[in-house]
Amino acid sequence: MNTNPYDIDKISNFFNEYLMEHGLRKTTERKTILEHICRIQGHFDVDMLHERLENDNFHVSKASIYNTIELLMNACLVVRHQFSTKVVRYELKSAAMGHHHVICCCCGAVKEIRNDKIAQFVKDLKIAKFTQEYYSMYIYGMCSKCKYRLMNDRKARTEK
Amino acid sequence: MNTNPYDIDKISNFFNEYLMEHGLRKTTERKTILEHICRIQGHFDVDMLHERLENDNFHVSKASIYNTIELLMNACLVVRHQFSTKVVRYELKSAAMGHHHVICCCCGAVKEIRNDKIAQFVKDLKIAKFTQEYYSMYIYGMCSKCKYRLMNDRKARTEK
DNA sequence: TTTGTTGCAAAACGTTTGCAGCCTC
DNA sequence: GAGGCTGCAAACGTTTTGCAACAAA
Repeated sequence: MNTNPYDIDKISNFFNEYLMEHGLRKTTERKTILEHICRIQGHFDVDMLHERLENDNFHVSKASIYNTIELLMNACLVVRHQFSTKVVRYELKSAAMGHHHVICCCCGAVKEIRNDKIAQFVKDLKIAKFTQEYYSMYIYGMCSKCKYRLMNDRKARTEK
Repeated sequence: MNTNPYDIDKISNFFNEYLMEHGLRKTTERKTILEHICRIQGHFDVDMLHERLENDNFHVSKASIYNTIELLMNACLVVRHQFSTKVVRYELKSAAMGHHHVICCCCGAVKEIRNDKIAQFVKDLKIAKFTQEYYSMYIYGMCSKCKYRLMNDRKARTEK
């Protein structure tokens, strides 16, 4: 039974409930930002989200986008990935749960892999004094392109 | 057979080899920074490392610390953890391999847990066109303190 | 001697803040 | 109507950069 991780109605309903329960206000900005996030269907960053909203003729300040993303992270609806010093990406939690990230230390390339067995392991973990919501796993190493390039570099240096 | 993850000699030797193989120079700064990292035995950040070096009467600029850390990450000797927007911590890879991180979304508290079963499983994963070096796993959720606090907040609002 | 590395200070960048005005409740 | 939320611009803090001086190979 695979449910759609980008289901706008379901996610919006959850968010509305969260806002109500926490005594926070339901604003047009919050609603619209979340809807756009659902439509992106994948990783996004603040600039990209801002651009899309503007293109859709919806003006919001970046400050509000930052505020809303923070709120969504507290509500465990959005996950933040910091792939390197300068690369930050966000993602809907419901979408993030299905995959792990494989990152090349050399070129920074990121790819996604699925592994349901690990997901199950983690889900079943009992952690003292802690209620888990989700997890992120990042596997670092070297992609075959970089490995090949480095090998050639080394060879060139030795022959010099 | 548990080997010491902070073994200065072993780590320094590996680093020297790495420098040589990549045509980079062995400088006093690089050597000293790595030695201090080994002595810290745990998470560290740039400020903390800089402070320790100064206290030890070894003057290095922060720029050089950043450079060296970047180099050590490329050499897969050091791992970077970004626990939240403003909290960055580094750690020796050899030390990081033994544990996972559990992070409270609410207060940002970080604790470490071990799980050898998951570690072994990930290590044995075969990923196409990729050579894995290490992985990081972050489990997010809510610690019991925050859960309790939120519960009381909610109750207070309802009773108001 | 060559050229990679360092220190310093200035710049860059993403993110946060303060405050007046607006809009939800 | 009260006060939470927004937009704007200025402030912030970490990381990066450019360049002259230095030192490893």
